[in-house]
Amino acid sequence: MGERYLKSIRLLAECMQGFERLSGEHVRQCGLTHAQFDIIATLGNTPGMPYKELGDKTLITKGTLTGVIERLEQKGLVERERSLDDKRSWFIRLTPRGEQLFREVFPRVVSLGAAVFSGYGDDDFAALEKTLSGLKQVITAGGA
Amino acid sequence: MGERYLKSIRLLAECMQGFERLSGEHVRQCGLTHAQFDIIATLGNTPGMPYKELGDKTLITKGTLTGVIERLEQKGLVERERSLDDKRSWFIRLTPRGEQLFREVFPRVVSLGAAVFSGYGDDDFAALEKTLSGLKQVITAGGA
DNA sequence: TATTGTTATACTCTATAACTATA
DNA sequence: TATAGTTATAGAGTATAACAATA
Repeated sequence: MGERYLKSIRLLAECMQGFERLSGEHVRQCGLTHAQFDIIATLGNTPGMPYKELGDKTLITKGTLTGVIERLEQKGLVERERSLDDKRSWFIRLTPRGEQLFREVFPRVVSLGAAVFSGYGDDDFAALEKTLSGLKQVITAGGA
Repeated sequence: MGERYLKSIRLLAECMQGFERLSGEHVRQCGLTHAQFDIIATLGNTPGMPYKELGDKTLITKGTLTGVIERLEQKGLVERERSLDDKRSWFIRLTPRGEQLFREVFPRVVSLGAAVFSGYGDDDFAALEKTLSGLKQVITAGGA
């Protein structure tokens, strides 16, 4: 009785795993690892963000993040700029080439989604968004 | 217009990330890595399954799986048995100690869930299960 | 010939802790 | 003292390909 949510969690995990199975191939094809794509996707469509914030959003610890950013920098996909306010801090953003990759890869992953959701109507999306929003809220509230 | 599902995918990813953030600590505390917990959780509450099936379910490729299973075997948490039907194949199951760990760790992760979902009623669960089931169906159909 | 699982390789991620520079 | 990020270390996951045994 107290474990009904287990079914939901299992479903949630299966959905994510299914989506990763679909998208993973495209991610690898463009020469990115999972962690690297995570960074690119997080920086995409933003003006960039502080190093710290990037680590918090992607759940990558600072020691690891240094290496991941370094490899993306070597590939010319992201760039770092020292913050003026706080000289300890760095601001990370996609380079034009990084932006280009984001715009190439994301739509490819996205087109998979488009096919998957071709049968979804407005009501279906509304229901999905509503339930997931609620779920997100209780989950993140529990962590804070 | 054709990209409305992006919002749902983002929500889905955020929910999973939130849940991993909550559960990750407990997983690590019992000395398991993410991949190892994935195996334990997949084998839990089953009589075991062939090596191949385990790899398919966890998305761990065969070369990697050998190492992960090896480390779990060294810890005395899983055991392998040669299949009688097909001598190339192995059957993997939790040892009694592995079962015990599963029963200790899973409830701890589960108790987090119980707190998170304390405000959910029958209708909330029904809605969540319905939308996620539909999502799972279209995602896995697209992959097959 | 195809499939199951192992081995080998090279690289990436990971947690952790000690460290530097700035606040 | 505290925080942002780097460096060092040891272990684990990852893709890939070549390989053995079996089907």
